[in-house]
Amino acid sequence: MDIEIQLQQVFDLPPGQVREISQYFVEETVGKGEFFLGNGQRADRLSFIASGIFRVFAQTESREVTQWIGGEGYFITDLSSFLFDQPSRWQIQALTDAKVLSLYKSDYQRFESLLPQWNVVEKRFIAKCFMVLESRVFDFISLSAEERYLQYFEQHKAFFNQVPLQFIASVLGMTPETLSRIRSKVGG
Amino acid sequence: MDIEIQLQQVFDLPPGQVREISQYFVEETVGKGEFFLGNGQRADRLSFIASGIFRVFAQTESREVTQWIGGEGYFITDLSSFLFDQPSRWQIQALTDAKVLSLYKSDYQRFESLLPQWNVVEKRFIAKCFMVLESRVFDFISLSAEERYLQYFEQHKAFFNQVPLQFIASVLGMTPETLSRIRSKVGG
DNA sequence: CAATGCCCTTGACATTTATCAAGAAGATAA
DNA sequence: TTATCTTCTTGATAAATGTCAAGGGCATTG
Repeated sequence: MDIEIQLQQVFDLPPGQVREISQYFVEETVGKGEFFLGNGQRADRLSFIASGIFRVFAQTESREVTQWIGGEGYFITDLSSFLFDQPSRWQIQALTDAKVLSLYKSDYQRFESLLPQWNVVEKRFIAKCFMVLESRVFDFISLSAEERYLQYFEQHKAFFNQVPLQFIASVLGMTPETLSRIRSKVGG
Repeated sequence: MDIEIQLQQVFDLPPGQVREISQYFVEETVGKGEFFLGNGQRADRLSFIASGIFRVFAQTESREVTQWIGGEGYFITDLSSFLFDQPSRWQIQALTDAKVLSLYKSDYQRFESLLPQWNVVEKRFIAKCFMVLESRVFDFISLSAEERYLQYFEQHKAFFNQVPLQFIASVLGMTPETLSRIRSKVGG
């Protein structure tokens, strides 16, 4: 997945500025199972997933809760930790071998002076993250578990052969057993 | 509720700049039951709730789903509509007589040139909205209905004597009957 | 190859939640 | 005040989901 194309889509910038930005993204590889962001660390980079799959999760008293699964073409970080320099609320682990392009905070912070449009771009990016979550909340209060599964399956078919279903179940807010039964019922 | 105090807390600005911003907020009154943002309109203002309670909801094929209830001290708008000039995904209705202080988009857009810090402030505001939703998603996948109720009750006691419980039930992702039974069980 | 570990599925059963219906309590309007 | 409307509660029942336990498939490792 080409980062320039993706940056263009996400940030909606002219090609010249995309090229200027993209050179600050540093390529990194992450092995399957590795922790990309550990417990209580600060997120010091915003990473574009060139290949591979990650999960974002937290530990509660009783169990691990996977909040989000990100694959190729998505960005991954703990946004509030990255933006506000707080200890992260989430851990991030690679579920497959992965390659990411990381924008480190030190470079990110210089964009404001480098690019006149940067604050608009940044605002748009954060606002889009907001909209995604807004839809997700609405799904939880308006759809059944089965409907949530069907929608997720349509939008993330690529995950289903590569990530343990228990993580997908958690993202959908149900137990692995329930997800398994829904799948056998609807024939996915 | 004083808007300058609130702006200071939300935007974390020095008093001088707060005063400069706050003069652009226009006082408006809204009667109980009135629609503050109608179906498919564009949100042309970001409003601070000085008094009163609003609900943000959408109509599905089968029923009305209340996504959010906002009271005194909160801001209310359809953020994605306001920021991106899209038709709103939500309707907003006053549940009580209310008084708001509205920042219209035409003024909002001038802040960027008026205040050097504005893009930082704006980014911080949107990011905080994001964090609230992030926590809310986590609550849906990690807490039981009863736990979600108890938490909501702790944080929003003021709503419970003023807004129909059916709306609160919807925000919590359950039916009014279930909310009623949880309340009688835990003795709220 | 055998052994191990991880993950998924399935069954039996318990719990939670939704649905439908009826009625009571409270607000609002005539 | 009386009538009407809305909202909340409660009961009976059905449906959905969780829990616990067992077993099987599949990959990895020795």
